[in-house]
Amino acid sequence: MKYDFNTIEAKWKKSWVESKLYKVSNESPKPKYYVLDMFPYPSGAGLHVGHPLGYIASDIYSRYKRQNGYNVLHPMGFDAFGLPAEEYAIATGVHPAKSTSDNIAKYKEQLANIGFSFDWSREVRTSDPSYYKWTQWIFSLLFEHYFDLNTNAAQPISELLDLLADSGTAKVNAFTTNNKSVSADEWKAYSEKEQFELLAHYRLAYRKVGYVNWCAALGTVLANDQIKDGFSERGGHPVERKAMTQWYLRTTAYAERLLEGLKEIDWSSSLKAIQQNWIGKSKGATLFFDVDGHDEKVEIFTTRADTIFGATYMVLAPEHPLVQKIKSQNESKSVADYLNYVNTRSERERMTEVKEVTGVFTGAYAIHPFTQKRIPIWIGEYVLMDYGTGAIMAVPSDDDRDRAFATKFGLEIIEVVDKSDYPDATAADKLGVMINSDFLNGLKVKEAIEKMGTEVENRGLGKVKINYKMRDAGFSRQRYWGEPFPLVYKDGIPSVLNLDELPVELPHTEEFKPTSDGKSPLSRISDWVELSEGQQRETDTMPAVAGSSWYFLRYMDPKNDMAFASKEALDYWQDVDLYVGGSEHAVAHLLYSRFWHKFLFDLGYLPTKEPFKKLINQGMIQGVIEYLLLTKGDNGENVFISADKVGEFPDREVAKIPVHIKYVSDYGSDSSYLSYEGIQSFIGWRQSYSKAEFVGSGGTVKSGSLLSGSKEGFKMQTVSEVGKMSKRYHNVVNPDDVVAKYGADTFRLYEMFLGPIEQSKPWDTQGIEGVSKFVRRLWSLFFNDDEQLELSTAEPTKEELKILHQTIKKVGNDIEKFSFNTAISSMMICVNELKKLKTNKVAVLEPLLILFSSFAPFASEELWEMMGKTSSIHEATFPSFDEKHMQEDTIEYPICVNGKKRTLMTFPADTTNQQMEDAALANEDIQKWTEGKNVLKVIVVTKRMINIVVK
RNA sequence: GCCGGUGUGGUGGAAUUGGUAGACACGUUGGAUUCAAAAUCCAAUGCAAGCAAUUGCGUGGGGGUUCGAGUCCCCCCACCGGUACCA
Repeated sequence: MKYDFNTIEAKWKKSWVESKLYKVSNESPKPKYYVLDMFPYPSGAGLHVGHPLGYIASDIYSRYKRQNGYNVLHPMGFDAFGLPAEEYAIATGVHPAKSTSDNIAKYKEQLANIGFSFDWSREVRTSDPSYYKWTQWIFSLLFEHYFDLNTNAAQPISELLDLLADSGTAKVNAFTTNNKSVSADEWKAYSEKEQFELLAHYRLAYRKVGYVNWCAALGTVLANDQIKDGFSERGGHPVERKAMTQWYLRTTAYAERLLEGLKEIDWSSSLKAIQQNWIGKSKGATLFFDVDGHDEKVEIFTTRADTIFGATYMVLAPEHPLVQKIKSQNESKSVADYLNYVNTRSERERMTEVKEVTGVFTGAYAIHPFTQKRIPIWIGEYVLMDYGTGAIMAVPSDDDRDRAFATKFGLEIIEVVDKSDYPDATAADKLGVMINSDFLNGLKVKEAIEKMGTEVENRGLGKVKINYKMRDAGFSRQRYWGEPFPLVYKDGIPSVLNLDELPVELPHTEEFKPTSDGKSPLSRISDWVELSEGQQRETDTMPAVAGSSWYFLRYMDPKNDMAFASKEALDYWQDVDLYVGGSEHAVAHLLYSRFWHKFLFDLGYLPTKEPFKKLINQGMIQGVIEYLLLTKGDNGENVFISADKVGEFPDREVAKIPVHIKYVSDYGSDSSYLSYEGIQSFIGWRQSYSKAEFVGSGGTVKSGSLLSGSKEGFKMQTVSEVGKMSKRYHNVVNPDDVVAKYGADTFRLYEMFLGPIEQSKPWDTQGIEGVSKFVRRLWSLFFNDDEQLELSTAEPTKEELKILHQTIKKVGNDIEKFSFNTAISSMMICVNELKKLKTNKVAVLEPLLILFSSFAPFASEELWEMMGKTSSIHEATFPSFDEKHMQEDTIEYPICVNGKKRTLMTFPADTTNQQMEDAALANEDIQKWTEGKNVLKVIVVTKRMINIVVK
């Protein structure tokens, strides 16, 4: 029988659905294993060949784990809220709910074609009210909790209220932005609004005025990672800083635990490094400087308190609240001018013109806490309001930026660290000996930092403090297609709704455009916003990270209406054992998920501290972008030049025009070109070039017809470049097309055979024939020359057992290591070997087929059935290997002289080292090299090699 | 700048963790089969010299450790990713 993948795949796709083969139970005596893929955002473009890479890897692993006796949870769902669906709605009028569900249907079909073992009965969609009910509920919990530093965990706000009523802030030890102390009496005397405002400094979900990245074109606030070089990642629109009242999550409260947790999880070092950098922990001190003639103090943060004797001036961030209070009359105008200037500068300008120093003197002076000298207070753009305290002591001698600033404005520089022993050291190296520094003189920098820390605390000038770069996560978006907030306002004070009032459903509307005043489209639906008794709803929605921060928990118990997941389900599945996804989520998604997880852990809902035990970043499959080269003729007309002919037009300016890859012959190879027919398709696609001239090799085409040469010989060479696979470059390869041509099994094997899973690589189909050949060769082992199934029940030979057991061992080990390309190569070796031996024995082919089944679920299932099996191969047990079959009778040794291989000798496996040494020395080929020299040493490494050292 | 990673034939990539560099596959060349093609099968294929046996060179570059280095150490280069007036 011929290998007819179309029929086989259609048959089993249907059969597996009917038999519910991949349905997973929460009750099983087997050990659990949870394999998770990062769920996709269902975009209109559908899947391209890059998406399934990680899914195939995790699917192979899931199947392998099942065959090894685990109860494997391997679910899939959709991250269905987000900007693109809304942008699409604005452009076309198609409601996001519709386009999203259409896209999901398309994705599911594409995924089914590839033969994944997802349990679709557990599918989740973040835009589904039964799902976001719980997203809203978790948000309400965040609102109702604060971070207690005594327990180092989240605690209910009610406990904080008790403390405040009992003794004010005195006994509160919380992670907070509140820095004023309040007595119990004061607290009780507070109005409702005042109380609310104080509590906002404690809550894990709170509202504050913050500087946000406002994108006017998109009409929404963007997170830092949605911005590239000052422009929005989507659409490339300008982004500016704007003060807005927004919801925030107090992720900074968990900074230390997020950092600590990294130690116990198995993630790549680069991913951990990215998160570490993002959290950005640094140890230093906060210090107070009195302002001369004012009742104010300036608080600064520094990691180099040791250099304080070199502090010759101070700098405040332009937004710093003290600026208005301390500026002198004389400088009032120049300060105002400077602040105006700063406000007009966009985020982008601030980023690109980093090297330019700007600033202005406030006219005020601070008192140096050690020398009591008066030092000037300046304002400078280079000091950021939201890092540290928004103010610095400037030490021009040991900080490059301070030095540049001091030089430009002629401020004093005092050297305080003698670095003459370390000429190449930078300030960051913290090397050298203290000078001009009173009681620190003679100390090494690191000692001085320690000493200064204690000194500052003893004198009551400040505190040793840990600081983090990480900021609280902005959690408001002024968009329609997201989760509404589960709260109502009364007199401007929000309160969260109870669980029985959830979900707050997203109301239907056909008006998606953001309003010009920065409010969400929801604000237009007044009968939804305005509630009885003067209450209003929040009209912002949550960002896309909300739904994806906990979806992996919902899969454990997706239909539960009483809880986000039952305690039993959570206790059984615990956490994700293996998470596979792209590194583009290295910060946002993975950090917020860890934050939510830790929070829910604190509340006792979860049994584990970390959500994802092991994580693998699959590489990106890049596309090849094909360009035609365009230049202008003498009269300004369009002339395309074949890439190999560019040399003939040395003086012309050449532009690259991307060509849809479906018109390109030999796509992806160096010799890719457009044929005569390709040109016809191209000008049909790009009408504006229909009159253009195409100077190809073997002929010229103008206005679509041949001027010279022949249709057959005509070639326009294209320029190929590796880049993103994207609609924009017209180079998206749809997996459906590959599956249709080669079958899903070959597609799966090929993506895995391409190279290590973590590596990025351009898509090319050059090697796919080899993999396709492998599948057919394996298939042919089961059939005789007349294409009839013919299997033997004879005992396998020693040789057959050897290759089989070697392969079982290698494939098992490689899957454990996620080295799928080498697992496939060892199966290829096995099939080639068995083909040579003309093996058709059941005892060999049956275990081989099980190895193969994780990679190629369709063909293996079909052959399995043909072998007379009644249950699925995907429920079979992974074979075990026995070393005894793998032992060699004889071993081939390379014989080296001074480390260079000179010959090969074969010895029986039981030959002693001495016997081998003697034989090697007696070998003719070796004697040529040892003749006339002294043999100093002979090294025999059993089963490896023999090295003879001569001189 | 800082942090992380990568660098091996014409190409994708292997290398038991210090022990035969280039497995497996693509491509190329030659051959078989065929009226012919596709498919299939066989052989060769790191580079250089040589008819050949063989010899020399060879894992980004330079140095080192070792009987032996793609693998370990030091210095440098290139590329990719992250991040940045972070005090």
